[in-house]
Amino acid sequence: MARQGLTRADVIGAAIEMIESEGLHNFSLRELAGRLHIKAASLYNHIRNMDELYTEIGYYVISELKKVQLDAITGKQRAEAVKALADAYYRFGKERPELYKVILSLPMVKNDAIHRAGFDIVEPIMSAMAGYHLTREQMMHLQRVFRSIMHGFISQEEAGCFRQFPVDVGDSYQMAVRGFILLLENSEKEARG
Amino acid sequence: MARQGLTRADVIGAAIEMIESEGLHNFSLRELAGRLHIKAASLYNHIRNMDELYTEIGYYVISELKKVQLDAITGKQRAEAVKALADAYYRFGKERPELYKVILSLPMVKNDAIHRAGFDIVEPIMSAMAGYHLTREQMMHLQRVFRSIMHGFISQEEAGCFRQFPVDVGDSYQMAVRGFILLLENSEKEARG
DNA sequence: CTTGACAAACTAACAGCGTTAGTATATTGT
DNA sequence: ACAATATACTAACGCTGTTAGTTTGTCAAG
Repeated sequence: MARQGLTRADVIGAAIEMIESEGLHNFSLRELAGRLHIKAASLYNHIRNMDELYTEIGYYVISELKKVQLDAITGKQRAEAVKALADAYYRFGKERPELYKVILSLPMVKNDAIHRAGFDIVEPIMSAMAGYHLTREQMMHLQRVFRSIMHGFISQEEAGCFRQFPVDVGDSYQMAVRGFILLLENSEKEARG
Repeated sequence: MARQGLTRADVIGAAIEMIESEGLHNFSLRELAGRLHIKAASLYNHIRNMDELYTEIGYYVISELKKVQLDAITGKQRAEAVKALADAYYRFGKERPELYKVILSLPMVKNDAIHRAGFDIVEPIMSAMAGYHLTREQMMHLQRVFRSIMHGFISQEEAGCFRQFPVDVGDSYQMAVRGFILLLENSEKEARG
């Protein structure tokens, strides 16, 4: 048949669409092929295997996340920048939960390129903290703390782990961000003193 | 055949063992059956299906986690108690990473009992914070923040997301815990004032 | 002590999965 | 126009969880 027009980008795009609509754990190559009106085996003309496809999707997710984060912090400083960064991260996780899950399953792949992509995730965080007077080492640690808070919150809320109490989850989120900003200010004092 | 002696508890125990040694994503009912010297279909005399087995394992993990946490905080107050709690949580996640992963895949099951088990996770955290003068509502929020930090840190470190910089991960962890204690102290001031 | 009932094992099969090998065909470049 | 390439196909393999139907060992009641 060899119908022209079906590109590697089409396959990846359809996979992203399917993951978002059907959920990551309902994703399958056979249904993906069906959506593209080809057989599952034909997918292998465009991708090496499922791992590679996930990796490719991971690139997309990371680049999208970086985009919204950089967009959020431009023109902002210190606490305002950090809050905007966190909000963008949080919104992304809530609006595209299935796609967000792909990120965590990524680094297991021994692809070095994906390692480099990791820096894309870190960069906006470092930029947002730039207004604070911190050592480079402090920033490396704080970047990890920020990601821990954000990822932990998003994934647990998504998994339904926050339904035990009747208090508003949004308020809990605000408190989490406030905690990080307190840590930033405290670290700044330590760096100065 | 009907050889006596193989109980439901044996099946769950062997499953836990297999998950810890082979990894959660390498777990399969057929190999589990092999370890018990029976065929895969025979497992269904002891468990309803895989979901139920996961749920059962989830109970075990949560009870183990609660155990080490309560053990860690007994006789301690305030920051010392919180640090000990976090350390116990962290150690559990690092020492039994595959088992730890089961927790997150749990609440998706609509089992109400698992919801109740969620309180087992919360209880030690509430106890550790008891020394602080906080409102009940503050504690409900702070409990979520604590779990976010801990889970986020553990799962990202485990996934290899913290390899980007050469700074010590243990130091990052210490900073994360310090951040939470700062938030506790700050919340306390707000509650008093 | 035998017999009936129950629990726990078995075999065989199904539908789904990712993946590979080998084959046909439509488009593209010479 | 023809050869080469890219893209599709079919068929199959081994894996997965799961179900149906059957055999068999054990334990309790008559």
